[in-house]
Amino acid sequence: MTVAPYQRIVADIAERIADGRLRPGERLPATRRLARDHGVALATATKALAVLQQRGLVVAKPRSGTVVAGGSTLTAPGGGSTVTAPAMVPRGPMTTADIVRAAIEIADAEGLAALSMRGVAAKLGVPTMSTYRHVESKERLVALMADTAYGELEADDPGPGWRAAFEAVGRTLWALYRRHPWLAHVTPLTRPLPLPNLLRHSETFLGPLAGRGLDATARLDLQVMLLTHIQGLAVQLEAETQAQAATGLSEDDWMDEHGPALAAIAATGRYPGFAALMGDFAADGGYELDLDRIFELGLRTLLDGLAATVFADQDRA
Amino acid sequence: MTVAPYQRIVADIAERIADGRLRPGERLPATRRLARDHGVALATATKALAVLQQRGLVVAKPRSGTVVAGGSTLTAPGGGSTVTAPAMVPRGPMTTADIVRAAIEIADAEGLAALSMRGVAAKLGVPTMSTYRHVESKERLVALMADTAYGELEADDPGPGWRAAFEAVGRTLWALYRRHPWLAHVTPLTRPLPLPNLLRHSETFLGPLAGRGLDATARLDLQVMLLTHIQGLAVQLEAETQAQAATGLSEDDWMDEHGPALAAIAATGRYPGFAALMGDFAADGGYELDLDRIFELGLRTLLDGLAATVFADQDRA
DNA sequence: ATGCTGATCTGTACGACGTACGCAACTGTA
DNA sequence: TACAGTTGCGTACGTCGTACAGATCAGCAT
Repeated sequence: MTVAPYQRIVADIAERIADGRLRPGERLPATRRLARDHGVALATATKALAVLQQRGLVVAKPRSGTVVAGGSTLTAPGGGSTVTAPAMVPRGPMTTADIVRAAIEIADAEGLAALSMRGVAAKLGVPTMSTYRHVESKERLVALMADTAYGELEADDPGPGWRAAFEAVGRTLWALYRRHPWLAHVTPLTRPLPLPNLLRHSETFLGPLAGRGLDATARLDLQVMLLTHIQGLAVQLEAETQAQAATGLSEDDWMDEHGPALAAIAATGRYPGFAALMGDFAADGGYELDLDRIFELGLRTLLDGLAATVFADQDRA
Repeated sequence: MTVAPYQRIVADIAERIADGRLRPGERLPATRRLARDHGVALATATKALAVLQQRGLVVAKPRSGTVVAGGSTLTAPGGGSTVTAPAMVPRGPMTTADIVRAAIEIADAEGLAALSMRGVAAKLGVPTMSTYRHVESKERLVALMADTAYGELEADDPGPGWRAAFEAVGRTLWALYRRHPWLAHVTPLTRPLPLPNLLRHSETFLGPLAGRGLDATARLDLQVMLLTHIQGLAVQLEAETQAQAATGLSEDDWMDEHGPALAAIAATGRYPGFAALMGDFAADGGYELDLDRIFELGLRTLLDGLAATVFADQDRA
C-alpha cells in the first residue's frame, strides 16, 4: 500500500503551493525537470501535473509552462454538469460525456458489476487507456455517472402543499432508480461527490419546508431520510432485474431448496406468527415480492407519519 | 459465457434424478466413470458431485459410491445455522464455520470490497484453494456470512403492543448493521439465500401482527418495508466508517472543492429553499450527517404513519 | 533551424482477483 | 491387490484497474 510515485509528486507540489513557496502565477518546474528530479518517467510527471490541474491547483499554459492557479480561472461556462467535473479537456473526437454516457448504458443494461473500463473503451471503439485521458479513475467515472443520472431529475410542479411536494420528490426518485438500478449502489452520502445535482433537485422538497420552524439540519434530515428510504428499496432492484435469470435459480427453485427448512422452523411451535404466515402462504399461493407495492406502502406510511408529527399543526391551520 | 464442464455434468445428473431415471438410493456412476464419459479430468467430475451433494440431491457414501438422496437424510442436528448450509463436511482441522468467521472479521474491519478468498485463506493460514473444499464460491461464502450475521439477531421481549414490537425489531436490526456494515450491501431479497434466520427473527414483529385483518402479504410487506428502510440507511454506514479516512478526503476538503459550486447554485435565485438551507448552514456551522439521528427520525415517522393508518382502529379500541 | 516546452495517444505490464483444473497422495472396501 | 471416493494443494487462465514507458506532435524561444 505504498503511495504511487505520481502521488508523491502531487503531494509535494500541493504542499509547496499551500505554504506559499509557490505562489499564484508562478511557474512550476518543467515536466522533464520534475521527472529527472524525482527519478521517474516523463509520463509519470505528466500524470502528476494532470491531477494537479484537475484539482484546479495549477493551470497549464500550453507551449510555455504550467503555472499556479489563483486568478480568474474558475468560471468555465460549459453546458450541463460542469459542477463536479471541472477541468478535463472536451475537444477531440471523444469527450468525457461520451465516456459517461457509454458507461451508463452498460450499467443500465448489465449492472454496475459488469462495468469495466475495458468494456467502456470497447463500446466506444477506442483503446482502453485512452479513456484515462478523460476520467481520472473508475471511481471518478462512477461518481460522474451518478451525478449525470441525478441530473436527469426534473421537478414537475407538484401543486401546493408539503404532502404533494414530498410525494413528487419520492416518485421522481423512484422512477430514476427504476431507470438506473445501479444508481442505488452508489452511496452519495458521507463522501458526497455526486451531490450537487441531487441537492438541486431537492428544491421541490425544500421549498415548501422553508419557514415552518424547522432548522436547516431538521430540513435536510428529512430529505436524507426520504432519500435513503427509497434507496434501500432501490438497492433490491438490480438483483431483481438481473441475477435472477442469469443464474437459472428461479423463485421456485429457491422454494424447493429452502421450503423444508422454513417449514421446519414453523413446525417448532416457537414462532406462531411466522407459522401463521407460512400457513397463509401455503393456502393462497405464496408471497410475491413487488417492489413497487412496497414503495407505495413506504411512501404512504412516511407521509402519514409526517402528517401526524412534523406537520401536525400545519394542516389544522 | 459457455457453461463450465462441471456444470454440464451437474445439470445432466440433476435432470436424470428429476425425471426418475435415477431414483433415491440408487448409485451414481463412479467418479472416474463420469470423468471418462464426459471427457474431463477426475477433479472436474469430483467437483460436480460435490455440488450435487451441497444441493442435497445426492449423498456420498465414502468408500462405496454416491447415491441419490431422498430418505431420512435431512435432519442433521448441528448447532446454529445448519439451515442454509446443509452438507459440507465439518470434520478436519478447518470447518466451514471457521472460514465464515474469518471472512466476517475481515469484512467487519475492512469492508466487503476488501474481502477476498486469498485473504480469508491467509488469515486462516491455509492455502487459498483449500477454502474451496468448504465453500462452493465466494458468492456462497457471502451468503453464509449474511445468514450467520442475521443469526445473531436475538429478540428480547419488547413488551406488549405492536408499536414496541416494531420498534424493537428496528433497533435490533440497526444495531446489527452497525456491527456488520457490510451486511447492508448483501441484498437478501428476490434471490433470498440468507432469509431463514432473518425470517425467524421477524417473529417479534409478526407475532403482534397476527389476527388483525391483515392478510399474509400485507404482513410480510410491512416487514420488508422496515427491512429495506433500515438497510437503505445502513448502506451508508460502510462508507462512513471506512472510505473517509482511507482517501484522506475529509468533509472539509469536500466543502472546499464543492462549496463554490453549491454557492453558485444557491446564487441563481431559482432555488430559494436550497439557498435558505445554505444560508442557515453558513450561519451555524454546517450540516453534520448523523446516521443514528436519521435512524431515529425514520423509525419514529414510520411508527407514527402506521399508527395513523394500519393500526388506527387498534389503538382506539 | 534547433532545442525546448507541454500535450496527446496508445501499448505493455503488474499485481490483484475468482476459480477451473490437474495431479498426487490417502483411506478404506471388495 | 485393485479400486472406490476423498483430500489437499499447486498451477494457470482470464479478468480487472491502472501505472508507466515511449513515440510523436505542435508551437515557442533562441
